[in-house]
Amino acid sequence: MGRQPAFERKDVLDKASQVFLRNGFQRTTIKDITKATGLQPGSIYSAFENKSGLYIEVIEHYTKQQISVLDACAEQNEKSLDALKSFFKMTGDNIVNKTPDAHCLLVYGAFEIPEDEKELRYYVQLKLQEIESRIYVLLVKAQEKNEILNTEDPIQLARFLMTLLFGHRVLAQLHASPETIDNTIDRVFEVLENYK
Amino acid sequence: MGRQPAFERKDVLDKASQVFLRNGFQRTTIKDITKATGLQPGSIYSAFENKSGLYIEVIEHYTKQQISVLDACAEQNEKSLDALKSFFKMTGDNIVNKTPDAHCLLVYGAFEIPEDEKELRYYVQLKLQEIESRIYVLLVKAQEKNEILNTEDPIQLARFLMTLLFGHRVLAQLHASPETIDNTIDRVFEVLENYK
DNA sequence: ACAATAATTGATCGCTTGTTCATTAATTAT
DNA sequence: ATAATTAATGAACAAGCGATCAATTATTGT
Repeated sequence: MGRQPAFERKDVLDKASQVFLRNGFQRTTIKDITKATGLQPGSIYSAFENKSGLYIEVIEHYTKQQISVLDACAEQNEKSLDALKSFFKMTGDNIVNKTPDAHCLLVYGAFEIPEDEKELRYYVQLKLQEIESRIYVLLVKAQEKNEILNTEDPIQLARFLMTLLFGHRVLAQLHASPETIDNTIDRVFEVLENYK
Repeated sequence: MGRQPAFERKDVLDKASQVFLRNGFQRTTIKDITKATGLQPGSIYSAFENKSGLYIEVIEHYTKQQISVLDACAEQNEKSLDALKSFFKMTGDNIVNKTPDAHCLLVYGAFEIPEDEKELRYYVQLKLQEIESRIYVLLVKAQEKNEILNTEDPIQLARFLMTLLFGHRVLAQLHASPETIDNTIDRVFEVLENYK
């Protein structure tokens, strides 16, 4: 009973995500969200409680998308190692071509979110761990299929790959040259090949 | 002629640096600087023009310190490769022990500084390049002394090491576990050893 | 048709921010 | 001593922020 919402929740999350991705959490104002979504402040607050609440949902939405990209890589590649490579290659291309996906909402958030926003910080860490665990699974599979040495601890290897991803996100923020990005991505592959 | 300043400029930069390092550029208010330095708003503005002007000088001050750390590593180690290793080890220890130096003002700035603050963004990139060029010099020396293969392009190698450093700064923001930091630092060394 | 319920509106609020500036204090030259 | 010059003070300002809420509009059940 009662009036029906005039917006698709996912639509709002998509548009808000783009704004947060470009300007980060702090510098994004409710007015920005208002412009991007067409919603009025009151609607936003009744639907998401407050700015932090909206951000948390955006993060969940964003992470689902990122993980679906990783899953797609896993499906399209016979070898798990190739799946990982193609994922890294894709993020590299995004950075080189300066698409919106050159930046990562979660890494951005790690720097930006105020220390006292405990819940937000927790969510950012949680979602990064979800991505890391997918990478971990692929590494374990790669070991099972003898694509890489099983003398390496896949947990630590996954964290190392995440660290490299983090570094690339910083390069994206610095508008590093395409050559730098390409070369650095290639070296990640070298690292992976090194464990063959 | 006229009244003399009641503060040491370097003193102010030191204290402001600590505040910026903890809270970043955006979340640091003039009030914070006021508390940390003991100066009144008017004094700050007459000495540094505005918040951005203060930040630029802080960045220069900070970078000088960081470079002097790198130079110290170069002096204390016979081999250039060992100098690099000890530098990475130091930053790793800072992150593990959560000292103020666990964070990097420049990497922080890369994420935080608004897109329209062109001058600030320029300075951040410039100062990161200064650090990179010091690493480059050490790599060239290492090649001359046959510590590492001279088939590798030292420019690209320096950028790769910077990328790894960037990744570690993100780990610092995420309060990653000591094991993660240690393990990831160790793998950086493995990468370096790999070019022997 | 009417009442009940829920969503939308957008002006408005309280607060914080970076910045200013008239005033006061200290130093130096004559 | 006096005037000239420069630094320090800190209340005050305009602008922008996240958030609110009474009024309005739309939908649904009876």
